[in-house]
Amino acid sequence: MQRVYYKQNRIKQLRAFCYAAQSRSMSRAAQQMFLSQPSISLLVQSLEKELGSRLFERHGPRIALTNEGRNLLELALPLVEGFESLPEAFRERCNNLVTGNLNIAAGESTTLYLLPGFVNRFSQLYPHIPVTLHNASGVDGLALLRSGTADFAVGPILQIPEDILFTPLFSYEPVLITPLGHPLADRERVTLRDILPYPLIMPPRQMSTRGVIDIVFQQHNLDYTLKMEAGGWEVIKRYVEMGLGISIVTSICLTGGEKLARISLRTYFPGRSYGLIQRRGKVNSPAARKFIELMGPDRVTEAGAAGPRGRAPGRPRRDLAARPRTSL
DNA sequence: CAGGGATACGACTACCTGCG
DNA sequence: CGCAGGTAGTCGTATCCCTG
Repeated sequence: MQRVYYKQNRIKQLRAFCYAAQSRSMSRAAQQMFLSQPSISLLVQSLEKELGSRLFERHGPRIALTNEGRNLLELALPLVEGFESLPEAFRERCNNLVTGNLNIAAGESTTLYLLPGFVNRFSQLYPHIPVTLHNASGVDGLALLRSGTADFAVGPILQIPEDILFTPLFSYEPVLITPLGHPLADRERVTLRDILPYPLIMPPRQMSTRGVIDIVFQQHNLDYTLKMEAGGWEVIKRYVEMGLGISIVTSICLTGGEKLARISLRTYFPGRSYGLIQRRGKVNSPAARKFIELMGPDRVTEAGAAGPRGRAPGRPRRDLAARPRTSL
């Protein structure tokens, strides 16, 4: 008769299952749990046997979650993460102290313009907690989130996958920037046609912002003059300040210290929402919860149960949109 | 053929039970 | 109560087997 393994060791079964599901490999799950591959295989099999469901489809060396497996992962992941963060949560409750470390995934503009104030405040409040900013946006940022390397991500998001929760926090508007004294500098409003006589300094073509600008001009059957391409908002602002051209940027990069005139182009270009990007159902570490609290005091709830929006002081405008907007 | 999951089997350990 | 033997659970190694 076949032996029944791992009786009454549900959390171990679930850890093995979650690690295997996340890494799509029993061997890697074994490394994470400091066990051998057969042990993980047996743990998963015992779980399948007890639940009476196949959790993985096995194709030789490849494993993939079944529908039942995906359902179980949604249920099990918060339990496993909650179990693993128990010591930190316990210390926090006993001593009212936040411990651990904080990993945030964010793109360059978010790291440069949006996060510094929050990171500074966090470091003052919790100087003993090391903060790591992972320079990763888009799919790279999501990968860090899914692997658990990042506690959460901050930034805009183009399409929101099913397993991801996006909470918009700040919105930024498209802005025309010109050197001081430029013929357009004193205008309250400008049309796309007004821009045409002046050459533009633009981000490279692969940047999403550039794509949007090109599309909008095309939609109006207009052709702008390209003066130069430059990577990075700081570089573009510098060259506009020098009088080499004008540019269209997202207001996130304007800190107020620039010697530039700025005119809103909201009429023509979409705004951009920056917000909190979390994995659905993830239990945040105490440190992550505290940072999210700083970004929006009413957002301390776990992913999947975000509360109502508030308004915070400071330069970035709180996003007033009720629904997550797919930004461009 | 290589990589990786599945299986067989044995070692180790904890716990239970019976006996002195 | 303490010890010895039995039993069950866990995990490792070796090896098989399947798929790309």
